[in-house]
Amino acid sequence: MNNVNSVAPDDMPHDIAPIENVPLRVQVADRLRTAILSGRLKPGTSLVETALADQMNVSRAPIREAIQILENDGLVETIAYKGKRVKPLTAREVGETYSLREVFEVMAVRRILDNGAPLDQLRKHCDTMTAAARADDFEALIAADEAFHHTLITLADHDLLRASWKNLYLRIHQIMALRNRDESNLTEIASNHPPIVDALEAGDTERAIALISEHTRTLATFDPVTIAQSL
Amino acid sequence: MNNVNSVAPDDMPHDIAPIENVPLRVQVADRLRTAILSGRLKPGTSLVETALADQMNVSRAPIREAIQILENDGLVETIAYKGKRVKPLTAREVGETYSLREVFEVMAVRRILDNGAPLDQLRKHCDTMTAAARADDFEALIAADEAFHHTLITLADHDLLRASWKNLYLRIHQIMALRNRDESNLTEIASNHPPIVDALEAGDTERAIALISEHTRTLATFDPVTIAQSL
DNA sequence: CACTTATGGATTGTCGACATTCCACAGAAC
DNA sequence: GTTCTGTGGAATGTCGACAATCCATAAGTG
Repeated sequence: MNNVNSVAPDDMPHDIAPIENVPLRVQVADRLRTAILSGRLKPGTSLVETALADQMNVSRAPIREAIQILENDGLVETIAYKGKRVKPLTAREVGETYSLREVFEVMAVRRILDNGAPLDQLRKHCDTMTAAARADDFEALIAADEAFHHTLITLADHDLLRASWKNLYLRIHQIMALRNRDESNLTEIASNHPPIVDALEAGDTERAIALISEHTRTLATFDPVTIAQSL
Repeated sequence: MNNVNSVAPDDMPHDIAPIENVPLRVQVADRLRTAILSGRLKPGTSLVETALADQMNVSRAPIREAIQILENDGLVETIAYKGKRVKPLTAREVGETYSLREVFEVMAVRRILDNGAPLDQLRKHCDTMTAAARADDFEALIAADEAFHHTLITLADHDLLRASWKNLYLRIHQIMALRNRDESNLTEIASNHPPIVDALEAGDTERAIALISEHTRTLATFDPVTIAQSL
């Protein structure tokens, strides 16, 4: 617990709000997940059960189960009898995350074209993004972007795909939180989406796939140094 | 515990062997997983913590954690304050499992063609399958088939893909265990694989993808009634 | 000085007991 | 007969304590 890399009390609120009917493990998991995805808990940070239990005023049992939930999410790893820590992010893993995401979204596009899902929601998210880009509102743009892709996946009407994508997107959240945001060109990101919807509307399979593919790959461009530093 | 659908003592060995250095939760999880994947624990069976703890002579804590591991594997679902049960298998879920697997394997084929991985292991597994088909040895054929696909995924050199595929394959194990095996044509399954390796060797992307795609889809043919009965 | 061997502290692993919640069933009221 | 209410049992949820394990550090030995 004297480790510099251990949980910093200031970054972690000290009490669990008395919400009813929600298991403590879920509340703890949600809080820890938020901390990890926001970048407050950096990769490599060790999660000590007793320390977390003291901080949050709960016993170790819910803490253990919460950490296990995060392990399932792929955000935490356990080393037996040694400790649990926020999973380090390697450049390779970042690349793999985005390439898998690309495959997922291409699959979604294929299915949407097959089952003729309505596209108006996607259009709406495009408009929101454009507006956010014009207002230079990074947070709003990111939110709209996620809404767009979430809708895309949902329209594919494939529960397993959606679950897998959601899990993958957790890591993307984390990566984005650790990235340097200054390099992002808001207008460019926003302008990437409408053509995708256009291609979907036109039923142009090849073009839709090529566009979503390229878009995902563009997002994957990252600064490995940034990631490495976050260890 | 008077439920007809609860854990049957005869199907579940009563004691955990005293293996050293392996956490009880892992041993319990492995045993339960095996039971589920083999079909001994059928979908819908409720998993009562206290009953399992008594049967295996351990406390409830490792049982809870083991069940949570299986939940992460997607084999078990929890209903708060009500119980945990082996996740029911719907026809839709079976279909989704195979369609996602198809996407994974296509991705693997693409990557193998890109990075020029050696194909001799795949050839070897093909030979094993052919031999098994000739000997009418179902178990050996299934094992070789899994080895083939596992190798295919591993050659793609993508950790996240392999992890996702492995998780998905758990469900395929379960499905196969619940299926009626008589309908399978051993020779046909075995003969499907060599052409895939041929296409890979020839560097024919389109043909390789088409073949692996069709192969996966063939495997997806199942009898919904069989699945439904298993509830 | 190099190398092995204890030993103590920190952390996870496991346990049994108690608290909380839900569900099914019985009984009362209409 | 139907509906509401409450009560008991069964299951999960949470807790605090103890056991097992590992690692770092220090003591001992050649």
